[in-house]
Amino acid sequence: MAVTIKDIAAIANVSRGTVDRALNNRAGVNADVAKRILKIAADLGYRPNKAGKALAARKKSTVIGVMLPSIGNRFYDEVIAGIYRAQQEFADYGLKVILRQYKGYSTQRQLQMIEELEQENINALCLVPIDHRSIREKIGELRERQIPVVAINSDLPDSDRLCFVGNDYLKSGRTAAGLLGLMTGGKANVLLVTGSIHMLGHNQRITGFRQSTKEEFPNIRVADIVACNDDNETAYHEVLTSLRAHPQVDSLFLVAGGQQGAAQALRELGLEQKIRVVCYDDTEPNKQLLREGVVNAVICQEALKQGYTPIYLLFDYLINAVPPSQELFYTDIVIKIKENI
Amino acid sequence: MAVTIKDIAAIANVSRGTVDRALNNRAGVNADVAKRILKIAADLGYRPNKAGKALAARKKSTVIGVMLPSIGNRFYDEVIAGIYRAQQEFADYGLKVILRQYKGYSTQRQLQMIEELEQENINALCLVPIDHRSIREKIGELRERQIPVVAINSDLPDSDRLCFVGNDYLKSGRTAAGLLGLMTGGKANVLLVTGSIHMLGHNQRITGFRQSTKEEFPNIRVADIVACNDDNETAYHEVLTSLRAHPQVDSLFLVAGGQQGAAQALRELGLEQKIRVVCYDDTEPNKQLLREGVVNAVICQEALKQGYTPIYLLFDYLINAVPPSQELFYTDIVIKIKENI
DNA sequence: TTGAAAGCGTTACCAC
DNA sequence: GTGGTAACGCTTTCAA
Repeated sequence: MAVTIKDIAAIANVSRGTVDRALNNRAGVNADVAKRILKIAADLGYRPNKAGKALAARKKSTVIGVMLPSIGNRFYDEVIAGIYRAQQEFADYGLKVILRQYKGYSTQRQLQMIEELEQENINALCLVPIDHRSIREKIGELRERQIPVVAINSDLPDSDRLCFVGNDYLKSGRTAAGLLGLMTGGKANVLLVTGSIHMLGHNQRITGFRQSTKEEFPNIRVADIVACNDDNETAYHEVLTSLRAHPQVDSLFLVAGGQQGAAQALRELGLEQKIRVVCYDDTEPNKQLLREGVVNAVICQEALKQGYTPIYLLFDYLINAVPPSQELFYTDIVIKIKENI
Repeated sequence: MAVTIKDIAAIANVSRGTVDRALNNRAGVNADVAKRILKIAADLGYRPNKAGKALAARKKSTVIGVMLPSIGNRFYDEVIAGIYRAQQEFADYGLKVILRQYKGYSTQRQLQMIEELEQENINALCLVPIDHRSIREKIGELRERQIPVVAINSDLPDSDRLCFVGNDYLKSGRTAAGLLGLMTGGKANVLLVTGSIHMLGHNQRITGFRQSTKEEFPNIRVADIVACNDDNETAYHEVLTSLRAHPQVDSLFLVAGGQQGAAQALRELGLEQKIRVVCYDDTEPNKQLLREGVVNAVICQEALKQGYTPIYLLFDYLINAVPPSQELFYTDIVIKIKENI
């Protein structure tokens, strides 16, 4: 039978309340007594019981605020599904989740929304942080007020965030190179379509791609790089123009959004299913392109987990006082082709 | 605030004990009273509180028996890790797991081991069922005695098992074809190395492979099929002999075990990294072959989940009285290449 | 600084 | 057939 507070209290000859106070570093316990209790607990290998904690915690509810740049971005469909699943799973333990969705990458907007959530008395925050000093400072401020912050999808390493859940962009870039290598026998002329040269994640993918081609596939050449700002219209025009200018291109590497636009350009040039295409994220439209054979492989990043895991971690942190086991939770790099969608 | 048994008791003007009995269909409640209570609960949208249930269930512990043919099969390393994780996670809620490992596929042995677990008073059973009438009957018998059974990795569809957790062999076979198609431009001569023609899963993978090549890659031809009984020694000899007899072979499809032996044969013929190789399961040895470039792609089946999910489902079934949401829990078909191990 | 007791939601046991 | 009560492990409040 597992060790309980009651057991410890009996051995230490104190009340359960005192043991509880000591174990949770609450004020009002004689230092010597506390030390004695802690020692007994350690010796006996005491592990607090989650059900008991949950039941007691239920009296006051715990609120996690989540904000996502999900409007107009289908990638977050699955993230939200993961958040929703965690919410359901932990509702019985007194957990509440407030989800706020927005569009775009304005720092001002993000700051303002964080403050709105603070008004709602959140006990923790999940967000996709913008890489800006003011956001970093805000996270530090929240941390001081005992409001832990988890970064999703895009990390802010030198901030006070509790941890990060998302993918390793470098590795996902390398994987794209590996796939193109396999598909072309290691010899290819690639048109690289990025989202924005201001997005860290996009750049890291390109870096990973270049690392891998340099080391493993020296005959994979980048013929041209264009940016589309995750916009289909722009992607369409850029790809059309570039492919006309570079007829030797036989492969497309789509680093971020705009897949539909790129596909449209391919179709217009009669090159669909002739040019190899690798892109990211298993959104519904991308799956469709995969089925049609326009895209050959999609690299995904376990979006559902990116929603579920932060809530799970914060729950454990807030209710069970269990800190995250790691600082970085990298999701798997998942490869989807037509047959394993 | 959520509805509790207490609330229902107050409204129905009965005690909490009676409500509990009625809600859990226990004996000793007047039919009319029970009906009234059930109606109130439904109207109020009563959802039992998991933490409360767990705490109460802790008095008597719940035992799940698990038996795996894992001796000498590295695939199960991860399955066991998943079981272990679930065990830890639910230990606080009164869950115990007894794991028994064995080797081989003897029906007699499996039956005997089930009975040994029954002696331990298990409340549920997880196993990789052999496709045999006596096992089917045994599962039916357990079900009648209120001991639910979950099939892992290999299903027994027409038995009384509660549900199945594992991969879709047909789909994983199709995925192998898709990968070879991508890697060879749709034109290949394949040597197919299966485990045993008596293993349903292996045959289904081959069927899936043939379906997909027929539909999508008519120029992928199977030059030869050999069986290796999941044995490296046999695989080595069979692959060596077959490759000598069929010099036109440019691709290897390893349906089951024996990957190390096949790799050895390739090395001996100086064909490693020349012949495309697709195989299954991300065991440590297979990852090594991937890193060395001998194997180009490994198709995996979320082994960790195959351990975690059954325990999770049985926990919910036994402690929270929540039946599995589906009859078939297919794990994802996961593709690993050198870059995304 | 410490102890005693109530309470979280559910279940089991005993008495009627 | 039903009610009352104690118990699961933990936290919190009130008294001392």
